[in-house]
Amino acid sequence: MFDFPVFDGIEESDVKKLLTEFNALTLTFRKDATVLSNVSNTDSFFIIQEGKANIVRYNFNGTKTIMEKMEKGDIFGAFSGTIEDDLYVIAAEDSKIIVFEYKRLINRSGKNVEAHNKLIDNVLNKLADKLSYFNERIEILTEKTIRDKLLKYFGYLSKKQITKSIIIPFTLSDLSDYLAVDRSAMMREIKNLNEDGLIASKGRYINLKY
Amino acid sequence: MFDFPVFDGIEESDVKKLLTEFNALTLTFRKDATVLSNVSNTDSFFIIQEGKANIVRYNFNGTKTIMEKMEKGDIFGAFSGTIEDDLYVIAAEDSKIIVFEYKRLINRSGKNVEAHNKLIDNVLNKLADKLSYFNERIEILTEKTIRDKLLKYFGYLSKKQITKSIIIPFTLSDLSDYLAVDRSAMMREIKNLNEDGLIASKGRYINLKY
DNA sequence: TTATTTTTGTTGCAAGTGCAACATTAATGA
DNA sequence: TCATTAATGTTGCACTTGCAACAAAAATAA
Repeated sequence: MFDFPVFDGIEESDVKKLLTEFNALTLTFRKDATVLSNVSNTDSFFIIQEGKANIVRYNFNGTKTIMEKMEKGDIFGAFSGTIEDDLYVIAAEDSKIIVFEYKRLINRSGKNVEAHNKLIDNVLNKLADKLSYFNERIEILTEKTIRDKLLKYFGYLSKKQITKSIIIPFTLSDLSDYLAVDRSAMMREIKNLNEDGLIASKGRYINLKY
Repeated sequence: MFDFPVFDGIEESDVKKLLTEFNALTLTFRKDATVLSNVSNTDSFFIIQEGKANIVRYNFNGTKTIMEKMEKGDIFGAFSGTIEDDLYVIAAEDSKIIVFEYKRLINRSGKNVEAHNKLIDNVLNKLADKLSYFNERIEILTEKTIRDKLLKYFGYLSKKQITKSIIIPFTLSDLSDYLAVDRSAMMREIKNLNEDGLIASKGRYINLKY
């Protein structure tokens, strides 16, 4: 029911007590529905319980840009330091979202102290996790050539999967988006890496030879 | 004395009470001294009171990479979600750094409740701010051409400075680092933008013509 | 199973970029 | 003030990359 990071280490019964104390609501949204129409103006705190949602910007010419993809367990809302006034949150699929006043999270009552403390701890960790994920992506995007981007990405993956036989966790097409390079140019570079003996790969299965 | 974001909105006397309650220490470090030798293992919370510090990685070949630059008011420590075991914090100049147990921040006692609440709020905001800064940088780095990176960056700057006559807040050389492109190629592109009438610039002073 | 869609793989070519090397201007320190 | 260093500006050239267009293989749906 509540098995996601912000509630880690809190008994389900305590989660329920907390949410009751916070006057939390669980709202359901259909795909493409607007969850929040001005991110910088809200005084609420949101947790995605089920489904997915995107933070999007509507550009002056009507096109929309996905600023951030969020999924089950992700949080957003009043704490977000953005000044930008044109950010929306849109459900990317049918979703259930928990909402309560941000103040309730911050201003602690005398009840459920332990659980409340743990929740704050988890929220901080959640943000820090995302920060380190972003940091890693920046490290990769900062590499100048496609080859170097690939190698740095493979390096991180290898560290996480604790093996030199890594499996790319999404399609090669998505990988080219992640690295922000042309897919065909990336494929060409993967071929080069194979020919140069730095890797031995077949599709998304890659053996690091260094 | 304590005029930085994490203490915003908290009376100086209350800040002092809090820090006393937390058994906080103020440590001084000389330039290049090691502040923290295993970021993922600490149980402390750090606030830079004066000076600057970098999070660095020592690569297998002995070279070091600056992962993140931090300055007065920035925070780091136990909440950082990184699993990486080779990250150090090094003082980039002579610095004073406030340290206390992370648990003290999370587990609230009955004292100084108001101030403590506000501190947590500020820490959340601080992390969210950084998140939005990182997000913006990723947005820029994701653009394919130098021209598009420049235009996106100029766009953000224009929004922040609320004018089309923007001033780049660091050297053009640093800008090329920030955009992760070759400096001379960037200069060439700036010239092209001028010739195409999209901007009118002289050094770091830029007028947006769109 | 067969049909359809998605993903992977490949190539030529034009355009964009990094690199190296140097000239000019601005900023800094003695 | 002059000397020195840092920052800005410029160019040719080789290499890398994006783009377009297509083929083959794999995954998914009917």
